[in-house]
Amino acid sequence: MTEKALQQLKTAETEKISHLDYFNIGITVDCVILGYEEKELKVLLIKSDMQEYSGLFSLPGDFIKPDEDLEAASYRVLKEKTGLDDVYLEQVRTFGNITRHPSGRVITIAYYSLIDVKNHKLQLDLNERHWHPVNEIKKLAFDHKLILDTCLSRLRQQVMEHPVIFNLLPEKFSLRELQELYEAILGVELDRRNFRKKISIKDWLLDIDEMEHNVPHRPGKLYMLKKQFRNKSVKTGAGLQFA
Amino acid sequence: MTEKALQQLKTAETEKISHLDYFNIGITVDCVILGYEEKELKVLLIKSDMQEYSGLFSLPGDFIKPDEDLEAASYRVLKEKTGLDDVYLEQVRTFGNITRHPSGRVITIAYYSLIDVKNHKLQLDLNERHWHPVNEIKKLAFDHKLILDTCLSRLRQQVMEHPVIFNLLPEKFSLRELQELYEAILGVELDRRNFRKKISIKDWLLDIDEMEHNVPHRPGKLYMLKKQFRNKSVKTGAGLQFA
DNA sequence: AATTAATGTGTAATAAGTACATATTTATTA
DNA sequence: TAATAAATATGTACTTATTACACATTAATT
Repeated sequence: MTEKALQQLKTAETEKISHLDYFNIGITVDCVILGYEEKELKVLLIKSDMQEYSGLFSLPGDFIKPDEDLEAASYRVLKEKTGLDDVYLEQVRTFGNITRHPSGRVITIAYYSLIDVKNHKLQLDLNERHWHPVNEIKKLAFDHKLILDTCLSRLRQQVMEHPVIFNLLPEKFSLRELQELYEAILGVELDRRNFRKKISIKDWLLDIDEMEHNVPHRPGKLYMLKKQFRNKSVKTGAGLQFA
Repeated sequence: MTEKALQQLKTAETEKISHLDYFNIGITVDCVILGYEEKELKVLLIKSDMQEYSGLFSLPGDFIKPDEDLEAASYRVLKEKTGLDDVYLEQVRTFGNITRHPSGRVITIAYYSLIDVKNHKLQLDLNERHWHPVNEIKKLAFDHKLILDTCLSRLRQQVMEHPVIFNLLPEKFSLRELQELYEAILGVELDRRNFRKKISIKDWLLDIDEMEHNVPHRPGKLYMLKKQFRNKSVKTGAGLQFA
């Protein structure tokens, strides 16, 4: 019962101990910021400066402010780390094991976002933050490896049903680029002809009658995602068939 | 950066104001406890005793204790409300809009669980808690209608790919009962022959060579879920096909 | 001008999904 | 006891989706 506890809380405002009982929990957001570069899916990591995890990398995150919505906190972290704000962002899961943070009880809400690396060259001047290929990551600070894996698993699900993958690509792209991105995310090789058939059935793409430039081979046609599919989040799940 | 804020926190242990800045957020779990009865999906609700929501029902929930895991808090609420502990339980989403709770900032982690109503007659002696058909629920206290809808949407997704639905049924059940349950959850009518074909392909069921009793018509065969599919949660999503 | 490396497209075979009808079994009723 | 009612149990043709697989075309490079 939320109400009962809140009553206790109100009387506890002055009683310090009881107040701390209920509120001695930190709550943060952690951001899995994903980009696509050189045919690899990459995640933005920062060096952990905690003694317990010296030398390890961790996901960017921060405490949520008492007057700040969850998404707002994620966007703030994202803005600080990348300078971007108009990006795909989605909540994945909340992690809160009592032992997950060495300094005390901290519950974290994990978000993942997809950004177009080429279109937004972020300043990586400080060697504080770097892109890391997700396939090469073996260990992270805290439970961040688990968080990363959970996000990747969610991404793989989303990618099959929703047009979210396009947030990782430039506005205009070739079918080859799109297929390579699917392959990078799903970790499988796809047949070019079947892939194109499946994509064309979904009717997501607009043929803009332009060609690739500066490729060392025959240029492919360029496409854009149709406007009605440009989403910055997927809240509700689409239904599957069971008739 | 989690670390920076934690440093601030440590020095803030004595400085009351700064401490409250970071920790003046309540964190709860809310439980969407679902059961199946009389061909309807039902949810366990309690009367809200907050003035702001007098007359409305709300989901059972409680504050998380500083030394308590998230799932443990959910199981505690579940145990209090139903007496059950060995049930299917899964995290769905965290809700934290700053205006969602009239008494202050409260972030809640929503879980849903599936229980077999017939096998576990809970004491509904107090008229504090009751089963409500989910289709008849128009309005709930707080943002609990949104939480309920989000859980139902997640349930509909899970049901298509994972054998979770069996947590709502007795150990032994007929194919008709199973089909009616799918129909109740998905809100559609299914063709009996196609349904049976699809279920048999999944190879989830064990024919136990027993028949229904006390039905006013020809009794059907009874089945059980095979042991290897009896799960109390689904953490990782299964991959779909895109070859 | 020849070569290379990619783009672009089609078809046959298999698997899955959908629509639909009849015989069988048990409980109930006359 | 026989007839009736209401459900179980099962199969087949049709459509759609998935998979496996090959050849002609185009532009850049040599």
